[in-house]
Amino acid sequence: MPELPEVATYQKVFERHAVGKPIREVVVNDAKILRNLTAEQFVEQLTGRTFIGTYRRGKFLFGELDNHAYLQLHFGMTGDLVPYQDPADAPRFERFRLHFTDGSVLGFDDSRKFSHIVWVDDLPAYLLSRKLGPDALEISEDTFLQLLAGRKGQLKALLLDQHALAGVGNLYADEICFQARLHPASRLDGLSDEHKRLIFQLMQEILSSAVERLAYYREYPENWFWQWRQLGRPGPEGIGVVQRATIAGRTTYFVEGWQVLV
DNA sequence: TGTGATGTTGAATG
DNA sequence: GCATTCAACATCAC
Repeated sequence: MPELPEVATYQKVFERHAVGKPIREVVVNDAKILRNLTAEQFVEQLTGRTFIGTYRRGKFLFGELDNHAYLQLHFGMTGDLVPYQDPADAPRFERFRLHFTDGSVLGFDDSRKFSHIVWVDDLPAYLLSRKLGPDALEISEDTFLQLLAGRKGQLKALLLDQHALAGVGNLYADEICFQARLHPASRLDGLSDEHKRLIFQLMQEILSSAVERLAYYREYPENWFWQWRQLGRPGPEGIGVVQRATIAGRTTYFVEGWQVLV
């Protein structure tokens, strides 16, 4: 689930269900996803503190604490935030949970344990050291064009490269390529300026629409590709059959012919 | 029962 | 340094 629109939605959940509420108790069920602190340290650092805000860059969400340290939440492939009150509603793969003084609970669910929870003392320094690119919804068209200049790799590889551009994942990369009618293996050095501007524009449109709809796929526009994104399906309006290939190291779906290889 | 999965990293190769 | 490929991480769902 968690690409930029999903994480932007988790940010809203976090703002609503965690920010401003003193933490009464912290329970760790599985410390595997805690990257730079032990379960004991995690509990000790958070108990009694209050989150006062959030920051998001790409797929990385940070909760700011009242001592101005940050807690990084990266959701991996299957991470999720689940607010609840009744213990019976705890998510199945809850790795830790925060109890607030008002009695509410926020659980962190993650079946595959690819999430990364990191304690961050100095956020700007941390972001620099991680070499995270600009957020895909914040980047300007000019900066985006500069990013592409001089690059020779594949279009999809760029979209997925979090050091170049933070936020686009496998699903939305395929969506952008489909709507731009460009084959995901197209070479960046073969793209015209018009192509590049089109990619930028579609990226903004797709991501912001998805954010507006809270990453709730069933409310996405009918002509979006995700619902055809399956091997062998007839694409929309008979444009061709959906194919599957490994591109930029990831399973990629596209419609040959409809999406031009540049 | 095997296969694939919305992510990231680090190593190896060219 | 750049581009690319691959394995690893850990587990679930179909």
